[in-house]
Amino acid sequence: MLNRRSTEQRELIREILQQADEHLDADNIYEQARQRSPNISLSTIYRNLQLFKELGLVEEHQFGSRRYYEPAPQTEHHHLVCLSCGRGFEFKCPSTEGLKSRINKEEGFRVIAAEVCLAGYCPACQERLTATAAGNRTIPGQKEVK
Amino acid sequence: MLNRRSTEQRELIREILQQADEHLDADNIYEQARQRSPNISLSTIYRNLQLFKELGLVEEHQFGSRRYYEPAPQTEHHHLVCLSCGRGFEFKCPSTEGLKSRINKEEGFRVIAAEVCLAGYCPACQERLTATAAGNRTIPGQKEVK
DNA sequence: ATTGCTGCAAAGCCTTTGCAGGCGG
DNA sequence: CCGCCTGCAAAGGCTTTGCAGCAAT
Repeated sequence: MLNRRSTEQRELIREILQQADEHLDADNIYEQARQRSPNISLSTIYRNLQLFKELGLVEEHQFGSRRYYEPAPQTEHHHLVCLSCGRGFEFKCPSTEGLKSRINKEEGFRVIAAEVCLAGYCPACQERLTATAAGNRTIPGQKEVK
Repeated sequence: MLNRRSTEQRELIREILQQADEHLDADNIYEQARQRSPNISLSTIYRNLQLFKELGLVEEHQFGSRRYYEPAPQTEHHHLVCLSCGRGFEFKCPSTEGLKSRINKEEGFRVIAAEVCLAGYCPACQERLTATAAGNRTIPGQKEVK
């Protein structure tokens, strides 16, 4: 049957996710993991993310065309994505519960999960963009956001 | 420079999008288009969707791992996705404006776009699932949703 | 006659899968 | 020892791109 094992790689991935202060995609995790375990493979990352997801330890979110992972949160929260630097932020949205029950009543739709995703510009990028009003540049070392 | 031309294929794609009563992905559009223009190619679909998007005529939404397209709506609305049959529905969410300005104030984040996506079960699927409590089946002819 | 558009095929991403060997329990 | 896990490489979806010919203006 399914007896999960504790391996170096598995614990490493879990640790990276726990300590992350931003949302990570599979490749971010891979890069961090190789620094401590150079032979780890990307498929191991994917397989363990998949496993953690099934166990409910990790949540997967898709913004645009990228998938991000984060440890399953204690409190419900939602996401802000910066259109310039691509970083993800979190915020709480107390009105979501009300929304769910309203949809339930008005549409007959039984709502299981609510995802509120806002896109805009984070404080740092607003500053940077207004300072250098030339626009259209990307932060070095950051994946470009189309 | 960029002088857009009107071609049979381009008009066809636009027409399909206008008349759709559900959200379509690139392949849905392709299938519908081939019925009227059998030689049309999938890359033409993608290139025109890309173009329409840039012109603001069409909106692209990503639910899970799939991308859906719809004509740019007059009124802001949000999306319900059925976890069983995969169909997308729309609803209005008047509280979104309030949410935007709250985030603006509290987080200093300048919000450009708000996407609220709810997942659950549509009325038809609720009925079908409770009737045949065996669960875990897919509607024939529907793409399977993992 | 330009030059944007199309179809085809090939390449690109990201993610998943098959396989043989290795390691945890 | 058993069998779950790993690394590697290959395969899979979906989307994008290069190219030569075609067609709209």
